[in-house]
Amino acid sequence: MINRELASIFGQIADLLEITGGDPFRVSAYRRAARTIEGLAEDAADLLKAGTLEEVPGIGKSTVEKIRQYVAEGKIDLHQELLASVPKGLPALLQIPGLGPKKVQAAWKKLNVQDLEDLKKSIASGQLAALPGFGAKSVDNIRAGIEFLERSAGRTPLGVAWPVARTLAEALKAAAKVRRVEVTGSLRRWCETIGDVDLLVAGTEGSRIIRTFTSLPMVREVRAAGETKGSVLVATPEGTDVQVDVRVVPRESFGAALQYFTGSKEHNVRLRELAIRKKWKLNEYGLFDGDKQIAGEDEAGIYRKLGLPLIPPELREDRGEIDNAARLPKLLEDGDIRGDLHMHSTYSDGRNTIEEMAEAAQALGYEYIAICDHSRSETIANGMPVERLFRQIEEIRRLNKTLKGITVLAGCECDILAGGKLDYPDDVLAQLDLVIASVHTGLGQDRKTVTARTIKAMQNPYVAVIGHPTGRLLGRREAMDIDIDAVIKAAVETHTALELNASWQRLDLKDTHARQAVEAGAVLALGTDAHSTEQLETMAYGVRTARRGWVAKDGVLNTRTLAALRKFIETKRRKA
DNA sequence: GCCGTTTTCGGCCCGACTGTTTTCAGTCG
Repeated sequence: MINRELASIFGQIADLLEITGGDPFRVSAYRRAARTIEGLAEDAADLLKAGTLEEVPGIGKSTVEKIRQYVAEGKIDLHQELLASVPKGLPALLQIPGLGPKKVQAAWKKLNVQDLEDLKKSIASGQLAALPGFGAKSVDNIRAGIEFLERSAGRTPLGVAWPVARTLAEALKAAAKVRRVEVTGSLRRWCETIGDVDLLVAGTEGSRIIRTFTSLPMVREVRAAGETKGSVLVATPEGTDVQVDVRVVPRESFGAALQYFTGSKEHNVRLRELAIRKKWKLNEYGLFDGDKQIAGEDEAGIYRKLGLPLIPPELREDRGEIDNAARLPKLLEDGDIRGDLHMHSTYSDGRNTIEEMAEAAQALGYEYIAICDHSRSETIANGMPVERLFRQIEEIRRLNKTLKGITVLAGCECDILAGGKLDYPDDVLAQLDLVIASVHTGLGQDRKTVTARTIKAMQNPYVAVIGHPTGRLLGRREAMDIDIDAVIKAAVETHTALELNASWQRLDLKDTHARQAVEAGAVLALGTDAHSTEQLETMAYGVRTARRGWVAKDGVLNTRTLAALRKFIETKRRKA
């Protein structure tokens, strides 16, 4: 799959063109192409071969030709030329809040700033502030932007941002005495990481509400405070900072603002184009026919007027949700999940006993859970030797006799060893109700090796699920270089489910892979990988990620009854 | 660079805030 490489190149072309003062519309055309390619379910090289690449919206003749060159030569001329004409460290400066292409260009052309170090020096020497268009305050902002970037290391994981957002929304509601505060932005779309937290308040006294917001005790720094808009920094429990933006809008515009600030930007552009075609105007205050507001009090009304059903926030990524609005799947919901298929106990590295996990799961309304502790090679995580595994199986069988209303499945998270061999022999695996096979070591092996290893594990009749298939840790570790197309194909052929690990550090498979898997006919297994009772609640992150992948209830193994789940596992074992 | 109920040229989403400016450019979302 070359999509990720292509997306990165087209994104770089956009940045480089912007710095060199290229046509802004051309810049956004490249940005759109990058995003589109990244979201493609199929390999761009395959579409190219099939001759259908140009049919993809946002991909035109010129982009197709560039992709053709990349496939043939591994490079794109325009990209190479731009790279040669712009200092290497310059594009990264665009990430600094307060610093855009125009200012980067000025610093480069007038002061020969080539990278972050040069930029810092030009700030310290006062040279930057002396440039036309710059001043003491804008340079202060740039300095603060650099510090913010260095402190926050970019984006905030979903699981860190949601608790912060909820706390702030509640605090603001109480302090400002307002009725409605909603979380919007990428957080409402449940993106795996977010750039900032966006809150929306219904009210009329904008400056009072913004003042109240910027004086909340958890606010570390105020970056902007106007009549309707405020922006602050808040410390997260992880020790990073996250930016929180608040907008205040009148009640009659609340739906329009909710729609607008939920985004994504690309989705909104598409909606506005629909509005323009009908000779209307859409903005954060409503949908307007001339001066007359024809929708905007609620979100659904806007979509309805534009001839669309209310598109769930998780789908608003311009990945086909508008063109296919009439045929959207009925997305998976929290309540569809009947059990959690991946959790640990004190038998390996979990904090709670099997019984405690079962009780906590029952309180969440589950009908079954699978205890999947680590296998023997995983010594660092207190992996279980065979004898301990057998003791655990016995305890689970005993426990099931006394538990009412919930069934505990005896499972394990069995390591896939270097050659694709499993960490327990088949006669041991045969004793278990559910086997998840996961790669925990050798994640840096080459593509062919990691792919073959995973596929070999799938061919084992006892392996029902492949755990966290790509091995990524968000913000900390890249995914393995695994051939996901081949893994999905093998999953379908071998009747093996692919995990969607709901832990917010993993979210693996990710949204687009989940979509690709389900469209290919594979089944997903949602599991929290909980190491404590509290972590069982992170299932929501998995469900939302599945929704982002257009996944319906029937694409998920653990929406099925216990009997149907057992049958899925048995079918594969019998085939062998 | 993309696209077409303005259809092969000439548009391309829209508004708030800030700072450096005397009316607006740059940045951001």
